[in-house]
Amino acid sequence: MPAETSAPRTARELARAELTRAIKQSASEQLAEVGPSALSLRAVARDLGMASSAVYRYFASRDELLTALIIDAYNSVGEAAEQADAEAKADGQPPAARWLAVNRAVRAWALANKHQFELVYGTPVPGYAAPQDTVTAAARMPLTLVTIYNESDARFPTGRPQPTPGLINEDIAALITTPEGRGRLILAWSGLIGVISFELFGQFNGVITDYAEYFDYTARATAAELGLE
Amino acid sequence: MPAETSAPRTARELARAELTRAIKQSASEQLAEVGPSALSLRAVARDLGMASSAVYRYFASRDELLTALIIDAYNSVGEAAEQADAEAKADGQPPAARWLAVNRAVRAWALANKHQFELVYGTPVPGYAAPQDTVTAAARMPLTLVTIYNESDARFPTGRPQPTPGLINEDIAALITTPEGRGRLILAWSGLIGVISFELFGQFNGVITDYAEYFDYTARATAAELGLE
DNA sequence: TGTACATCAGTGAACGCGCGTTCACTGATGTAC
DNA sequence: TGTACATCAGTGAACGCGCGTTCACTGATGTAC
Repeated sequence: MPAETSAPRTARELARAELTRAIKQSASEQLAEVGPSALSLRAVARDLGMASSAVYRYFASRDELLTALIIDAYNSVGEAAEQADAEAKADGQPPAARWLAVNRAVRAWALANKHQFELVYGTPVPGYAAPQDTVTAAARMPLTLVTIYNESDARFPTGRPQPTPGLINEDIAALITTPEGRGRLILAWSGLIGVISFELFGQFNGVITDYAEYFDYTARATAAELGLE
Repeated sequence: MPAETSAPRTARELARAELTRAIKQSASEQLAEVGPSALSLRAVARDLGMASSAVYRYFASRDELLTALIIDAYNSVGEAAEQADAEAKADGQPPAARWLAVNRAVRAWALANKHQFELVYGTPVPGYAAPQDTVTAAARMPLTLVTIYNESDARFPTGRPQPTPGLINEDIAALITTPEGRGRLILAWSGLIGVISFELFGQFNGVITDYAEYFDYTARATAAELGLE
């Protein structure tokens, strides 16, 4: 009897892995159609042609299924960001261009996965409390932004407001090379999601005429504030 | 038979106005407790001790009731912003201080009215489409920000990215005195809501140690970018 | 001022729907000797 | 290699719940003569 089950060997383990995958897949499609709050276990079971009670062999509750989807969504946007940066970097592009590329990738992901975006960045699903498991996945996208900043030799404009020391969790602050960049990067992160939310949730209706171009402007403006070149 | 019913005269009209108010009041309390998606007509009726069907004499559907609450919420945050600015202005404070005061007022309103904030700035309620009636109310808060900018003699730092002409709806662009301020003010607006969302929806968990102070930093940083003094 | 009719508010039952979760069960798969 | 027992997947019925909305109805309020 070896330690952990890393790869399934028996037919039963194979079937379990496959069905777990299929349930998540179906739930993900449901999510894309009806949004997080309307996602139902019964609909997923129906879609897979199984009894609703059978789903409970794989996920202990609706919340557990939601958690799995949340982690997937965070990883999905994180991967999109990482990949966009890797390509821009391989192209030899300077930090400001990498910044724009990653920002665009996040927006493109949000537009293509509206309900996944809602799931992670919108109003929390009522009655649901995100467990600690999600934080690693959630960090991937913002860490990509941090990396670009760290790999630049951004000179932060002087005479601008700066956060007082200790305002930011010290483990996180330690990841960012300059003190000036710390407050700004976090602000850029929430600002990025803020702009996308406004576009997606309709606040920009009748205000912005060309969303894509306005978004590029905001990304460039933020890069300039960070001193990226 | 005079034109429009401005003030109720008959007992019936009085009762109708009073009950309409009571329904909205109760719905608003429900909202504060359970959030937008769980708000139910039946619960409101129960709270008021009337048959659920009776509510339909006052609001044609759940959506119509939601719309009324959305307008209330926008007006509520708009009023908070306007009042904060009026006080700061009466105090003779400079634009940067007025900016901070209004930003703080919006955050305080959001913290005190979490579910109202969700209702208007969070994920749109599934199946609900906001009618045009809401836009006037929605504009009040951002217009306060515009006013502060216009009443300042902000000198926008040169050499920074600027939005191309035509990116912003021309009626709205016309409200803002300088071309440079247009893109920035809209960015500041979505950024303000973005920061508050991150705090309220838990994205800042384990990242920021002192939300109030970090928020002040972001408001000051934004004011500096706008060139407010 | 009094009567006849029209308007409106509110009732209570019902329709039709979907949900998450539990439970006793059957039958297939896996394991130890 | 074969048998006996344990484990697990999946079923189908049920519990208990709440929702939005409709409808025929009663009784009160308002209006015109």
